[in-house]
Amino acid sequence: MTVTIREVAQASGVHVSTVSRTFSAPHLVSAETRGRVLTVAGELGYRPNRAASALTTGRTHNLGLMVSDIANPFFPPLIKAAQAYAREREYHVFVADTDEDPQAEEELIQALAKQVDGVVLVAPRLTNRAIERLSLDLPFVVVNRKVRGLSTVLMDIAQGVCEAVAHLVSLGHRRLALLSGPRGSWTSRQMRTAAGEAAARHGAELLTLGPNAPTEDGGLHAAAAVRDSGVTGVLAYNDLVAIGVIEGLDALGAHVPGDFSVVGVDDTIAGRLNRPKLTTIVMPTPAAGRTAVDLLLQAVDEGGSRTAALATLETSLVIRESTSAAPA
Amino acid sequence: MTVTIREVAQASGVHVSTVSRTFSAPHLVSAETRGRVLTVAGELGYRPNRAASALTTGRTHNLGLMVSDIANPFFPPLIKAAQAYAREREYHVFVADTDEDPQAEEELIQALAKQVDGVVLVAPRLTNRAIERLSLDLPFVVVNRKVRGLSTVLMDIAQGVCEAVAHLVSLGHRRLALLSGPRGSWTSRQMRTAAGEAAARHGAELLTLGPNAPTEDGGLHAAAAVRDSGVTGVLAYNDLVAIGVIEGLDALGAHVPGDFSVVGVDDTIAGRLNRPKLTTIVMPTPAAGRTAVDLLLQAVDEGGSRTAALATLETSLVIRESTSAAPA
DNA sequence: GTGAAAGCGCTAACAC
DNA sequence: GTGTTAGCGCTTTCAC
Repeated sequence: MTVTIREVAQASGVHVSTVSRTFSAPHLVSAETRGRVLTVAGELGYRPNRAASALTTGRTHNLGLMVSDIANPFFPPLIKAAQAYAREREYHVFVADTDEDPQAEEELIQALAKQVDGVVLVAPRLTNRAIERLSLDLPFVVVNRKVRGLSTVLMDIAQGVCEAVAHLVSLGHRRLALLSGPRGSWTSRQMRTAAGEAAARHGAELLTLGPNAPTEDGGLHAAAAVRDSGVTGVLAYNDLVAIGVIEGLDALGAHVPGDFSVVGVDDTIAGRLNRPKLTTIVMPTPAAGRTAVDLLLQAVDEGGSRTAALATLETSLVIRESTSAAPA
Repeated sequence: MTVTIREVAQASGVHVSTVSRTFSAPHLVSAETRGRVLTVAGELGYRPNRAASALTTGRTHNLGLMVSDIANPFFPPLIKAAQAYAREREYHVFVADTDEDPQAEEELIQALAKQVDGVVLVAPRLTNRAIERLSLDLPFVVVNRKVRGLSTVLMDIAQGVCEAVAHLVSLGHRRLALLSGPRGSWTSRQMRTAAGEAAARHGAELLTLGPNAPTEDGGLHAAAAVRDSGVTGVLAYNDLVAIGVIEGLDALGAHVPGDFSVVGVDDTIAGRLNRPKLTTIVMPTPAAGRTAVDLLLQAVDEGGSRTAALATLETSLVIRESTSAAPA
């Protein structure tokens, strides 16, 4: 039922290897034969079996993409862009959801290893040690985390955080709170450092409240602490936390942006659709997806010669409705 | 560098076929040998190569999942559930984003065909003809659309639509608008039929406005038409359209739920986080993802004996803040 | 219960 | 430019 190279060979009166070449190295075949083989293949509906050729070439033309939670609106634009870009380069992608579980992450990588030429790890939860060990067998590109020896795509949150702090200070906010992310989050640490420096530079006071779950609930739970802390400006770990804290504040009778100004991070669809529309730090997720695939394919083509590249993507603040002048 | 069955065989002093059996048919191997092979395999870090075994068994242990737009918040919960469920059954999933393009859809199916044991088509844009033709080569399960001869998972939108209409009527709305979806959308047709019947039953008037793009913009653009139509209750094609129309109405100086009541569909994260929180029809997307994988795996196991199953999942209305009593 | 051998669909030297 | 041959990692008869 499935058409193989052999039947195409027979039907077009050439040897299998010639058919193979017409597809994998067309320039080695005379224009005439190539034409004939191609038409016959077309008529028969022949499609090369990538898995079979992977067996000999070692190239599967597949990529893996590991994310911690597909349902988190941060990821879909990244996945979509990575996938579309991979397809342009004739690659397909396995998407795996690790559910924030390091062990699941490792298992999935192991399971996928033989079926992909490389994998993109987005904000992995695995230890550096584990990643380095696994990377002996398989090219990795890491997004939003730094692992020695591996190609990396970083969204430079520091940039956006500086703008956010400057923005809040310019609106008259002198006491700020940072709602940090989950313990162990690389991005959260980056934010904290950047926010600390920026606050110092602007002579503002910075309080860190957390850790918080990276969800609406996380923000909801932090609302009381924010209200009681004496700050007027808030920088949340991400849009979801921002939305949650706004809602929580609201339930406590405090309003955004009237009483508190809140800045999110990610520029997710949820933040754009929220009321008030979120002032937020834009993460260039589609670009990150494309860049990651690009670097990965480079690493795949180079084979072992491992030049770890580093791509840094700019982030920036977009001002919408959740920030305004500090209350008198 | 990569450990094969052969090295395990050598190291444990048995033939390759015995090693093969220990993994694929353990009961055919004596407990003793099995134990030895297993430990040796463990020490060597051997992992079976699925792609290679697929060549002989015809089972790849991979599934395809085609969606029209990963970035649409309707899909991620479905993808997540499908993926998690597949993994429990030792399957991995290729996620493909067709970008609403029937041709891309067909190409992706063709390209994936050899690498998967079957594919889940969520709300495909392909013609029935094309799907039927493709299904000759590969098991399909279709979600939210009916294709003759194929296993199907339907979310019974009619149920939810009835509740929505009843809810609006009970609030005093007598003139309702249905904001339809894209031309050719199966779900949109279902909604229209169900809404028509429900409206008739309740003696309400129903207007259909559309087609609309299934996005916030789609809703935004429909706002003026809604305002001018004389209706007070609106049932939108999905949450995004609902959010868009609310925003558009707001820009025109009309408020929700004060002047208009709006009901969405899907119960996406965007709707839950929106202000006002959306009254919406809950689509059981995680269940749909699991069920689809379940039916697909059944079809795969049965081989050709194609018993097209039909799973119908209930939908229901969840009442939140975007609906209230009709204006006097 | 285990070994021998053929073959899945394809590619890659190597001849000619 | 094309055919021959061997083999990728694994499974599966068929013997023994």
